[in-house]
Amino acid sequence: MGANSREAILAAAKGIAQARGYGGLSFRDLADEVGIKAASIYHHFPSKADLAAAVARRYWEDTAAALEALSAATPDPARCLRQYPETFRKALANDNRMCLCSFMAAEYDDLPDAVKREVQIFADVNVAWLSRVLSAAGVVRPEESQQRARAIFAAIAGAQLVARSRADISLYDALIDGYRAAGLLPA
Amino acid sequence: MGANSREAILAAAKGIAQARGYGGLSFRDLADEVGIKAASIYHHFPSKADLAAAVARRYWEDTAAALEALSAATPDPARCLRQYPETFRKALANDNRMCLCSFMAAEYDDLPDAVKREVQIFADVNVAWLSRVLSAAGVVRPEESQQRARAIFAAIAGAQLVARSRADISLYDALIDGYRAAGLLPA
DNA sequence: CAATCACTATCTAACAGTTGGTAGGTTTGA
DNA sequence: TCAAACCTACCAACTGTTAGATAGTGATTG
Repeated sequence: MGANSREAILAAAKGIAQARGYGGLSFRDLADEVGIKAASIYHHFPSKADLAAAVARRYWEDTAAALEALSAATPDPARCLRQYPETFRKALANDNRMCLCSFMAAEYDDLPDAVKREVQIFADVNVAWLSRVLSAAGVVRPEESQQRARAIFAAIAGAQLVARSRADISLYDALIDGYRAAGLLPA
Repeated sequence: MGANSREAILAAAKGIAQARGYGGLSFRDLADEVGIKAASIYHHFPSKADLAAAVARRYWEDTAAALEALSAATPDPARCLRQYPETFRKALANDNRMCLCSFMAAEYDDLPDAVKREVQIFADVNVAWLSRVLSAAGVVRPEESQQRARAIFAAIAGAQLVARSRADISLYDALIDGYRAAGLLPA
């Protein structure tokens, strides 16, 4: 159970943090879920801050890979944009969880610096991808694509947060539709 | 220090919860800030759940009053809409805090039911006000005002969250501008 | 081949500090 | 004098973290 344990810890920690945040991530609960003892986690990660930073880094790495895969598989940028909200929808579909980095954004004050950094990179990754695709789709002029990308990213994070607070994924869908109707997202 | 203590506890708890959330709200820290002992809080609130519910209720009551005051003082609904993002901006200006109910929306899983209810009412209050003002301003057709109101509320909550994660209030302003440029908010 | 060695992964047991909450005594002010 | 307001002192549960013991594995060596 060498590298497997490390991966299992990362995966379980991600799931817990998406539901309870950094503060709600306890070593005992995490260890229980993995099937080991809390002290064993320290063999793989030197501290909670390091573990959380590793989880957040893996989170944006996976997101970056998924977005690249999406634009690779879907040459039409307009269809890429249609698909984008699905990424955030999946978290809600998974037991009303939310984006790890949105949760940690709320916990900003209590976050170790190393974790803050990874959380911010997640936003950068999303905005960069959106900006590129928006530009390619001709939705906005190139000099406006960054502003629009940031607006879309923030709005979708907000939609997920509001839908979570009612445990209602159909509200998320309605909010995304609302963004399309208002012109924030291409119809 | 009769009703004053109760008010002081509510005010301090609001400030702490806007920075650290429900989970980060500790009776010792709260009591320190008020200038009493932790056990004394139980003379005013029977439990943490009751205290948090009272804080959240007071939060949406104050918000409802402030929004009513805004529409009363500003007959032009278009100017009301211009002013609306300012409510959320103030939290960021106050030591990078965020909306209490946005934070608690993230903490949904660990929230007592009584608190969940108040958090949802906060959203209802905002959406109802926005819907009314949007309709009056003629920004959207009356049958679309609810959808647009929800979209605006969620998007602004998201903008606040993202800006907080970078401790950058100018990012909030830029995001609101982005919403205007995209047509989500009236220019 | 057998014995030793080092290493990785895990464990038990405990630490000091924090948490929400309780019991019961003391102060304070009308 | 009486009750509201606040206190001290404690409780059990939980937190991240550490020390040190115990297996199992694979390579090195006599």
